Amino acid sequence: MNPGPADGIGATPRPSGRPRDPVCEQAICRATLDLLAESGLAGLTIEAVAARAGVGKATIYRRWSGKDELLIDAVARLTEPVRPALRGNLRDDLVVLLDALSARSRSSQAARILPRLLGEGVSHPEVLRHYREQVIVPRRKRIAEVLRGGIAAGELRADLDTDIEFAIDLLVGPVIYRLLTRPDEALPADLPERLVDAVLAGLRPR
Amino acid sequence: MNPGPADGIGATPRPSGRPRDPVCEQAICRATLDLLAESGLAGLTIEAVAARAGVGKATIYRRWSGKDELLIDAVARLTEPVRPALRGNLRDDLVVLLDALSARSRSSQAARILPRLLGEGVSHPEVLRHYREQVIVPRRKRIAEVLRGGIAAGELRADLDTDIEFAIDLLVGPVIYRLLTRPDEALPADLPERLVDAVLAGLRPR
DNA sequence: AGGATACGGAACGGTGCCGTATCGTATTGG
DNA sequence: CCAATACGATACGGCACCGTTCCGTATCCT
Repeated sequence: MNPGPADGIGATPRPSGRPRDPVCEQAICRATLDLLAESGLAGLTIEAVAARAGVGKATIYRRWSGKDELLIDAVARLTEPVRPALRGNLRDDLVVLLDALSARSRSSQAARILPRLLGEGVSHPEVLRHYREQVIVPRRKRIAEVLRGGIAAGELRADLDTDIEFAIDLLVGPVIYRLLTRPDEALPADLPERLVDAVLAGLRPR
Repeated sequence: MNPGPADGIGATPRPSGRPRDPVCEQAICRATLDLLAESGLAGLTIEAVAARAGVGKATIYRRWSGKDELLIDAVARLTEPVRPALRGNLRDDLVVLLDALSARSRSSQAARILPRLLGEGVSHPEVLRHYREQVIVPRRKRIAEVLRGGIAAGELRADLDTDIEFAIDLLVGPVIYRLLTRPDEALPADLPERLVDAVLAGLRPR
């Protein structure tokens, strides 16, 4: 921006020489996440990443200082692409959001990465933190909006407002928990629906 | 073989030589779980296990063929020691069981091992399977009993009987999910209580 | 054209762990 | 006492990955 003289104060003065290829970053991060999903941190070696990305190791070390930084950065680039359309109805909106969650979790990549990151979260909190900020929190925000709408409309208990996070855990927790502890069993297609209905109405007889 | 007269058919005939020290197995498995909790699978090396257990590597290889077998066996020896006393009341019993769950999860060892195993479950399902059978399933069985009691007493919807597992996920899921995704935040002491009440009564206004 | 930097690829020494073998010692049964 | 096996300790060759450095080539700016 401002290539001519009188360059701006903080403007980076474009170093001479061949510029870095942005395609590389992308290929490296993609390879990192692929390997993480496939074989976990054990299979996540710089050499494997370089090979899968079709890149020399030097190209990686030119950008990141080591495996940890690379992983954190790759995870940080995960973002939430799909924003399912809502219908304005509390119950149906929650079903839509939880449906999106289970659909995403059915995709092998996301389903495999989450458990790895949680496992790693014990000893490398930063990695989990970035994933939480980039992926988890945005999802939860949408659920929070729907829930607050429900409270405003009188469809939900008013005191829920005090702890929306708790209510979100109530909805999301069972899906993720099941996914993590019984990864071989497929999620039933009607799980979100039954979950939302159960949480809204409670388990006691009417 | 067959030292005494009229020896039993399948009786193992006590091999000659110095017998294996059962204390070793115990020390090795304990060291394995400790290391798994502390530094994950990355820190779980045979040499580290041997060092921590105060044992030669040969003593490990004499019993297990490698890291995978050792890990599976160590996890299989995890059992559920505490069985909290119930009070015969549906709501209170559920609170007691979920309280025990969160208390256990507060202990650093259990809290650290679970995420590691879930992460490993993606590529090594056997490890997770043994943990599930030894630790998770027994816990869930107790919850199932309480829930079935509630159904019989008419305190819970009768159609819940079709899918008790679903109801258990509803209760356990939020605790574990929160524990895994926000390991730095301590679990509120009243979480089990609020959780049980919310799940029983539902989120809608009365 | 020429300088500077990035690129893929290959090689390097260093390190940590593997699984095995071999010590000297200890503990069992015969 | 002797044979057999387990024990802790140590040493070994082999391998995979680390992080760095060097190629020859490609791509930018002046």
